[in-house]
Amino acid sequence: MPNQNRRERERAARHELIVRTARELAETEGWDAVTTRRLSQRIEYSQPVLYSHFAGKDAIVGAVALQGFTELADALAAARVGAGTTDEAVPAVIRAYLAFAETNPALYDAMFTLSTDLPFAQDTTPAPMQAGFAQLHDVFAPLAGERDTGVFTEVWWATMHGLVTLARGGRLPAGAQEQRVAMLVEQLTAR
Amino acid sequence: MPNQNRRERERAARHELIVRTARELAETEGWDAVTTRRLSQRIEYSQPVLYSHFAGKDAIVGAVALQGFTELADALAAARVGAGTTDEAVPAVIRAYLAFAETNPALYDAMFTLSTDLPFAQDTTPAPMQAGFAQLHDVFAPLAGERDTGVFTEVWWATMHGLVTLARGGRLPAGAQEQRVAMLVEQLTAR
DNA sequence: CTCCAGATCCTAGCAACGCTAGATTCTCCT
DNA sequence: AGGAGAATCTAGCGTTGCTAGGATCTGGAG
Repeated sequence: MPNQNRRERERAARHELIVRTARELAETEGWDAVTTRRLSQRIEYSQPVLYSHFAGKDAIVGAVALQGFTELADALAAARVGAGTTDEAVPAVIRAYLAFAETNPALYDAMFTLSTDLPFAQDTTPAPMQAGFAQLHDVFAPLAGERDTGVFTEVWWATMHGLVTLARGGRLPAGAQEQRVAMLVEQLTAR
Repeated sequence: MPNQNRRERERAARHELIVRTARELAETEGWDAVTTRRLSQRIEYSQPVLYSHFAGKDAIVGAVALQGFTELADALAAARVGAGTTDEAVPAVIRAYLAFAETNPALYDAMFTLSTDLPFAQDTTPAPMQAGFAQLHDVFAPLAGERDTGVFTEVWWATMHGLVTLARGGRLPAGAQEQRVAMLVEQLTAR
């Protein structure tokens, strides 16, 4: 029964099509526009097909988020190796993180605001999510001094995350983000 | 026509009732449970009454958020004057901020996650919102050194906000929040 | 006291949402 | 060629935010 293989391939392709379409729709029109009806219409299948691939809309958002974690980890890793010295790695990674959030706002929302049931910081945490934090940890840890490197990383991660979420929605004055990033870098590297 | 006064008083009372009920419902069962039907049922009026007071559900959330900003500003001010020395004011205000977010999670969500159309950081920004930031600014500014006090405050505000939002939803390991707060305080006051 | 205008409030309904049961069509092996 | 099982769709349920239209109440004028 070699057809079984083709079936599985087609299924996987459609699975990926759903995730990709949901992401595109979210990035262009916002997550509010990502309804099961519009999504099913875009992939040219009926609604129930979505539910044969995912438990529900939340699961679709989660799949998009997981994709985001992979890309974020890759982006941070690339920034790290792209930096010449170790000193340059810190600002490079910080800027890469903030650039990622700014370039993919809907994706970032899926990762940190929308999807509520992703297992963070546990043994069952998916590899991509652990990888992203690991990148930050490796870069920030040398600056921790005598302090716990994990907690240290978490605090500065929180700063970056806070800057991202506050800047979005105009919670912070527009235009001054570069100043804030510069201060964040300086605050973190000084000492 | 003295009845007009009574009318206006009753209207204001009902306005306040709506906001209070929405907040209670959100705090006990989450914002998902705050539907216009349940809300109207709780205040013992029909749905359209809500729309004679507010433009829509978003406006109700916004009203709750505004209440939150007032209370947050008060809480920060109280922590500030409650602290003995100026040095003690910084950790006191930080802890007050985080305690506020932890005690009123739904309220905090309304302020910083849900309500999207509140005018932050503008001339039209409501007084309570400016007051909250002003409290932080006054406490953090002395630590800024040569740096811009506004940007300095924004960065550390972002750290607090990031810790709040990441801790919520289990993005950060549970139980270690106190460690992170301690490190935040130390990082901010050292130097 | 009566009557009518205007304010006040509710019933009923619309379109869109996430999701699912049941019928229908297609696929493939015997 | 036929039938089992997979694949897919149509149609619909209950719920959402919101609103049009009619009913009810209020209060001053005749």
